[in-house]
Amino acid sequence: MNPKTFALVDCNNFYASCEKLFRPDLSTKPVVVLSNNDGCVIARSKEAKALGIKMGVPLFQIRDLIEKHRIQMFSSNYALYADMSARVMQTLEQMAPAVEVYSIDEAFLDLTGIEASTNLTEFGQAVRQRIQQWVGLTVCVGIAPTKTLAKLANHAAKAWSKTGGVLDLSSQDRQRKLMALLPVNEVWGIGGKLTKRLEAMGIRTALQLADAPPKLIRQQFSLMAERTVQELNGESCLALEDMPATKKEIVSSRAFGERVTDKQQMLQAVAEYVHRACSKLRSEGCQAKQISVFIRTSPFSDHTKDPYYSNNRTAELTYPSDDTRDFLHVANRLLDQIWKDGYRYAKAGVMLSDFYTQGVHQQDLFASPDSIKGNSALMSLVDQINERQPNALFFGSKGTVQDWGMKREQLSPAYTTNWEQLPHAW
DNA sequence: TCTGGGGTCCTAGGACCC
DNA sequence: TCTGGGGTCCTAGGACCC
Repeated sequence: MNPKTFALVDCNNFYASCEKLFRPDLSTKPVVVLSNNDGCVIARSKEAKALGIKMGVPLFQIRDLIEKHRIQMFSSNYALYADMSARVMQTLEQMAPAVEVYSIDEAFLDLTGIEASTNLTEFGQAVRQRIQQWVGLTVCVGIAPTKTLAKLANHAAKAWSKTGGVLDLSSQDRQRKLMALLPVNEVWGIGGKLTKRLEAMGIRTALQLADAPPKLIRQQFSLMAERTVQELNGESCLALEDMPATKKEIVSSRAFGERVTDKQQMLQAVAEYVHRACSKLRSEGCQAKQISVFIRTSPFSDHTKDPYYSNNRTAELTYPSDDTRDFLHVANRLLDQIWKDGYRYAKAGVMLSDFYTQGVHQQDLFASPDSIKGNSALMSLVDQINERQPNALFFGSKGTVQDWGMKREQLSPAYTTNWEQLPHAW
């Protein structure tokens, strides 16, 4: 097979950098971004990392550190991050023949063939400079013959500043030198559980994993683990996926700002999640046939005082739909089935699945005309209005006073997308 | 007191069929 | 007494990702 060339471009400290971009006064200060509900840390600036703040740590555990070092906190502001992400991706699309947007802050590029006419490191530097100049964010670039190695190269480009933020890992010699230095859990696809089991077999570094027999890894672990070994050896198993995959499920869920003990409030919350999930469904141009609802108390509290309960239930519609009202009705019934009085609920959510492309589903002979044409005109009007002014229109069941809603006490203004913070704009 | 949200893929095991 | 074997589909759960 012909050798491939991939690059992984990843923004440095993405959420924290987005916040800093609009607060030049904080450019050298420690900044953290908090999860929904201001619950835990999900992004840290370089300075915050240096202070020892770990990814995912609950906010209440680091209050002292925050105070002592005057760390600036922000509630997560996804409208801002999504907008900045789109600017980065647009820039990449102008520079590379094929781009796979892998997550909000990283993308794979297929650079196969360009090395004939272009120095790969220089290309990486050009990407870095242009994004810095056009968007104001710093990225690192890792280049290698497989996606898994490109991930490792990117990791190294971030970790070692002498790389200048770009590492070309085309040569096998350099691949092996780097892998010898990296613990196996740094490898893409090797998480906590696998790391433990690999270590028990004496495999501690990425290089030791690369040198393990693929068949043994397949037999002891899984197909995915075997592919990882092959990718570490320069054999490309994972292709660039430049067409966005069609979703297979849509989840809407939130931890509550305050515990919910009242069924009426829970009904409102679930209605809100149904509403959000169905909006997403329509924006994907899909219909769904299955819905499930889940509720749970906190898994972290002392269960002798605050007993644990978690449950979920799934139901199927007769026909696929994208109409919020169809799902609301079923969701209420599902909640009835799993609700138990006397618990302090911490979180709930809704999942839609079993998707059909609009118009493709085979209707049965006895379907009423109503169920076929649905009420798409009404639903798309609701979406259009809500796009201009979020939450302008909603269904009565979700209530108007939301005690359970999110805490977002440190929210930054919507610098680039002004709707949410301008209540009278519309 | 206080611990995110949204996804994907793989696998084992059961149901079902011939 | 002794109760097949293999294929497919579906689902729940595990593991991983950012």
